[in-house]
Amino acid sequence: MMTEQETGGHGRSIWTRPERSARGPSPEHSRAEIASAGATLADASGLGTVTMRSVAAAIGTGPASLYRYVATRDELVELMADQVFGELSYHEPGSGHPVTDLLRLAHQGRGLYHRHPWLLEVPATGSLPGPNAVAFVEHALAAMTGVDLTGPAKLETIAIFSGAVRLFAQTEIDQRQTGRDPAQWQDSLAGYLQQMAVAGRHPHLAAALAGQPGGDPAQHEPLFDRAMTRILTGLLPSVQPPAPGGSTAAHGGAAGPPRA
Amino acid sequence: MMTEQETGGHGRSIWTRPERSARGPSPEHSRAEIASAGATLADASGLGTVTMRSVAAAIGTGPASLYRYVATRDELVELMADQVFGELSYHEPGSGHPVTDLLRLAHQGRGLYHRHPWLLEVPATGSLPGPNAVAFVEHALAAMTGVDLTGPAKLETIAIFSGAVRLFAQTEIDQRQTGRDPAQWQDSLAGYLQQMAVAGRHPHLAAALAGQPGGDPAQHEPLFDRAMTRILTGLLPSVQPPAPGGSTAAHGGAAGPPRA
DNA sequence: CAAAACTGCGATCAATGTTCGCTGTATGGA
DNA sequence: TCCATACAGCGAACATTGATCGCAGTTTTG
Repeated sequence: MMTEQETGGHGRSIWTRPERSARGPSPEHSRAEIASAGATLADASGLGTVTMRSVAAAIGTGPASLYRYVATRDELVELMADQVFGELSYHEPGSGHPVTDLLRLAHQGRGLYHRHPWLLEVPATGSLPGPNAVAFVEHALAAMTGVDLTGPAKLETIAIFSGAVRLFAQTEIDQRQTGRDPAQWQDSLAGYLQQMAVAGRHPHLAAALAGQPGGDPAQHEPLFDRAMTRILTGLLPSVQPPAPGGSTAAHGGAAGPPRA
Repeated sequence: MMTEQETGGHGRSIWTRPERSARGPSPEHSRAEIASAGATLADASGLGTVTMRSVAAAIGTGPASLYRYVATRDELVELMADQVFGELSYHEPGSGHPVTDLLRLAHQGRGLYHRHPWLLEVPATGSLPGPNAVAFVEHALAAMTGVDLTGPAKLETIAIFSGAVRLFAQTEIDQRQTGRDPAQWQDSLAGYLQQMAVAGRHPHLAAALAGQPGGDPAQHEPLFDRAMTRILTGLLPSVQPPAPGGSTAAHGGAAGPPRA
């Protein structure tokens, strides 16, 4: 007979399956250890190098042994993702203004993506969220206290909000990390677009590329704050934008006034 | 000696490499044929079933032959993606209002994702955009005529706009297509969250789940329009939201006023 | 007409996710 | 106490996949 780990109805996800049962010898490793090993590998050389063999080697065992802790490689990646979600901290007080507090959460998430770019390769949905992802949702809901939305509507808003954070992070990271040489990639793309503009009858593209060249480096901080605030203000009904400067103090960003 | 296909400086991307050279026999297939075969396979049974072998078999040849048209599997996927981007049509006149016209583009993109869900698995960035993707950018720029942004700022806005479209599509598709049984997945997730809420001290989550149950089916149309309009209005400086109803007429969405 | 450059492709390689089956070990019930 | 049960560790192996090599046939160039 097959093992009876589906007690209760569904043991599909790793989050609904017990880490170990009472019987048998105590395991020499743990989900957390495996997740850490995988995350370390991914931080160092990308998600592509996180194979069953490499992770197994990192904890000093063989590939087959990993399947005592994880049903599939995708589950391993789920573990890794939720593990780094645990780096998020919610210790700051909370201003009471939804946009301000959600923007603070957005900065937390953005930092996470910058620290672990491989997170962008992990599908954000399609499986159950892990404990730390749920904790993030909980704090986002806390920030939305008093907002005039139903429960499900709030959850939907959080999904869009999280996606927007991910989206901005992706834009930033792709812009400065794809390929290898930052400037070279930028130039390569610009040259290619220029060529497409003239060869393909794209007047608006040509015009857009004719203006002053690319963006200033590391000028993302104000852009992120401004766009995110606008999106949040648009997403939440009947809230006014907060007084500027209140939420960017934590990371020393000098948010000057936008130039013309 | 190696082949000299890097004439000019860079032949990295498939979009900067000629499809074929003058010498040699004329190929029996083409990039377009391969892309079509791959897209058909992906539409039918997912991107995962698009392997070199399956695509090769679909056009009646062996795996090795594909490498005469494509340098790597990723390039094949790039070809597929840009091919379906060609389904976008820009024949409608254009109202002159940026938000209205961009919302129309958003609907086009949304339809594309719904028709080809595997597009969500294709990385949106990291390589050069294909001709049809560039055409989309061109039309988005056309819609932004008169908006007070620099060229690069417009391009950045389009990146965020496109990401938002993708994000909404992903949210919708994940909600109704993951696993297999729609209601079962919804219930599974709800039950899991409920359990997490009580077990993990998550009062706000519990409260959010205590309200009226999930969303109405296919009620996404107004939500998409509303949220997208808000985001666009937030992203574009100094533009007023358009008169409602102007852009949703094409697909019969009855955009009623938001309820309490 | 010969050299060059290309196409088609069978055979094959290396890497990877995953499974099998065996041995050893701890637990629960009789 | 004792044994059936269920689990842990893991070497060996399998199936699939992306990609390469080298050869034979074909077309263009000079």
